[in-house]
Amino acid sequence: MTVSTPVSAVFPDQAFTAGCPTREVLDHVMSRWAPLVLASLADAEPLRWTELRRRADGISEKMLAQTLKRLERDGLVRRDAKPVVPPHVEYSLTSTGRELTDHLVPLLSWIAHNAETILAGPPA
Amino acid sequence: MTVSTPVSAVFPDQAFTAGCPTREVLDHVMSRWAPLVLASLADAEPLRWTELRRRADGISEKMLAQTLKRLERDGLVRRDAKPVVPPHVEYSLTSTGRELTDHLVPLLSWIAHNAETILAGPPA
DNA sequence: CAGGATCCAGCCTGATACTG
DNA sequence: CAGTATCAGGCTGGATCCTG
Repeated sequence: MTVSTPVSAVFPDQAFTAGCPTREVLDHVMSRWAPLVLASLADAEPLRWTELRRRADGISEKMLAQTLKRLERDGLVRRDAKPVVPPHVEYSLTSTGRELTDHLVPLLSWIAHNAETILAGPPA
Repeated sequence: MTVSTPVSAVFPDQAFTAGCPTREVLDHVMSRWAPLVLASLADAEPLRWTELRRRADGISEKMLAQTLKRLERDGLVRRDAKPVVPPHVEYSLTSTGRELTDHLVPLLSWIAHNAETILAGPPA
C-alpha cells in the first residue's frame, strides 16, 4: 500500500484510499446484492423476508441474511420483528437509507435502460 | 431460478431478473473496482495506467487490467495507445461512460460525506 | 416464516517473473 | 511504460440441510 492521491478532488481528502471508512461503505453498498435489496425497499416498503427473496432474484438465503444484517448495522435498513407465531418481520429503509436510494435508484434506472446498448459493445 | 417480480416497477419489465442483460451490466458497473476507475476518469480524463493504479488505491495489476478491459468491451471506456517508445496509453470515458458517471459520481460523493455516520451504525 | 450452520467451488489478491 | 503469465492462498458467495 502506498500513499496515494484520492480518487477524486471533488471528494473529501483521504476519501476512497485503501482501508478507509469511505471504502468500507462503498464495498457494502456496491456489493453484489445490496443495490438490489435497497432498490427493492425503495420501491415497496416495507418488505418481508420472502418478498425480498423474490425481488432480489437469484439471491441465496445466506446472502440475503448477510446483506440485510450489514445494511442494518450500517443504519440504512430497519428491521421490525413482531412477536407473533408464525414470525412476522418487516424490513424498511431508514431516513439515511432513503437518502442513499435517492442516488442509487436513478443509477439503476439508467443501467436498466442502457443495458442492451452497453452489452452490444463499443460503436465500432 | 423462479419467475419473479422485477426489482422495481419503475424499471422496464424483466429488469434485474437473474441472468438478464441488466444484471450483467449491474455486476460490471458495481464490481469492486469499476466504480473507482470510472470515478477517477470522471475526475481527470484522460489517465494513464500508472496514474489509474495510484488513484484506485490498492488495486492489483491483474484487477486493473480486467476492469479496464471489461469497461472497454462495454463501450464505457476508450483506450488510446500512441505508437511511441516508451509506450504511452491513455484511458478516457466514452459518451456513454460519461452518462454513467453523471449518475455514479453523486452517489460516491454522498457515500464519502456520510461514511463516518454510516459506520457509526443505527441511531440507537 | 425467518433464519442458522455447514461444506465446497470459484474468484480475488499478492508476489514474482517476463515482454514489447 | 504498460502490460501478460503463473501460482498459492484466503475469502466470498452458493447450495443444501436444519431449527425456533
